[in-house]
Amino acid sequence: MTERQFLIVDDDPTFCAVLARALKRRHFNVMVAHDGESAEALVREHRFHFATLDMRLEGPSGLTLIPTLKQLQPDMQLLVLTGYASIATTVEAIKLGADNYLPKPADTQQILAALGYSEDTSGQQNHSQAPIPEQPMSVSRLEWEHIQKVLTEHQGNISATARALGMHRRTLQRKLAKYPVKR
Amino acid sequence: MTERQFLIVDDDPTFCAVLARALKRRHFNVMVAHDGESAEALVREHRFHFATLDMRLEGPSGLTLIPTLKQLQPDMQLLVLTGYASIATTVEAIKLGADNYLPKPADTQQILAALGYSEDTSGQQNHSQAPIPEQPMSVSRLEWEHIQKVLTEHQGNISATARALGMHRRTLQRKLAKYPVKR
DNA sequence: AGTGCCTGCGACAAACTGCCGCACCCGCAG
DNA sequence: CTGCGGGTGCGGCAGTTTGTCGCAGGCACT
Repeated sequence: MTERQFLIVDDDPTFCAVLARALKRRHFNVMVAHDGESAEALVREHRFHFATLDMRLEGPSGLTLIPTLKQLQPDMQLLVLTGYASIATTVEAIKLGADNYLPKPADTQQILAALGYSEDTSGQQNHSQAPIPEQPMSVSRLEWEHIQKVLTEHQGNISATARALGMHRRTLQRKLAKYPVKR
Repeated sequence: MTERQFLIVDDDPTFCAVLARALKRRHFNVMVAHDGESAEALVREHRFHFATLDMRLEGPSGLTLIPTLKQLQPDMQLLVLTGYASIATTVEAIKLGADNYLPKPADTQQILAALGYSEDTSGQQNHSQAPIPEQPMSVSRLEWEHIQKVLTEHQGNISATARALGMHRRTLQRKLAKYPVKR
């Protein structure tokens, strides 16, 4: 039952912090790596049961790390996480040994579920009392998260963000005006 | 060099006809199955080197056919093809043994390439190469992925999915009905 | 002054949503 | 067999939200 060593490999400090906190609250032992090298180093030194890997690390695509990590610890559940998801990379990732793949605006629930860590998700029985609610994350919430992320990625440039999102600038404006900030 | 036995499993006669013709012109030996049962029967009787499988067959999801086919002929290259592509189903398909996965509006070139059959002239070194990241993923695409994920999580139950998503059932229906077409 | 890019915002038709209703198909307890 | 609960399509309608245009103004740079 001590199987709670969790590794987060992501170059976005905010994301890491948020996820790490959420996991710790769930009694996981979390370690973080911001790039491929340190990730590999950590995996060589410690044992992990779960890991999330972002595909967009500075150096080589996170994709190349998959075989390495998986080889070092075959029984570790490896989840590839990315904001730049695509069918093609999904196929690649799974073939390379990833256990699952999620497009990025994903909450802790989904991440754990994708890692096969059931505490009340999809699985079945297990009731006792789920301290963690659990619901798929509404479409609008997801949209909001995503927009915020892309927005900051473009330093708050609305036009650029709208373009990147394939959404009309006016629409983005309206959306942003709607829910000011927060939430 | 006689490795040109090709199986097409798809319930859309038009699609089958078009693809079959294109393949025959390239000197492939093509056979077609419109449903899971006949597909399985064919695979039991003949040897195939390539196969495309549509995920939306009448009976059980084409997904369930993957292990069966792959087991009967492990060295056959199996390509899953669908108009309702999503990350979630991609992960499923690959894990079940498919060799590749393509969203449906795909031409013969792409199909052959995905099956690892290279013939053309153009630059190549296609496989085993990082697929290349890309753009942020549009909001609508993200929404689509999310919906698909939740939908599969609920075994395709539309009402349940709509409930889980906090979205009106009618709206979900309409979205599902429309997306595959355009995008 | 001239460009190019960004930002708000008004206006209006087109598209989408929430909501209601109806028809119809199971599976299961009565 | 009948009723009930739950699921699936789909038509329709009023109310919202988009997609588009257009315009004015702000900056930075040449």
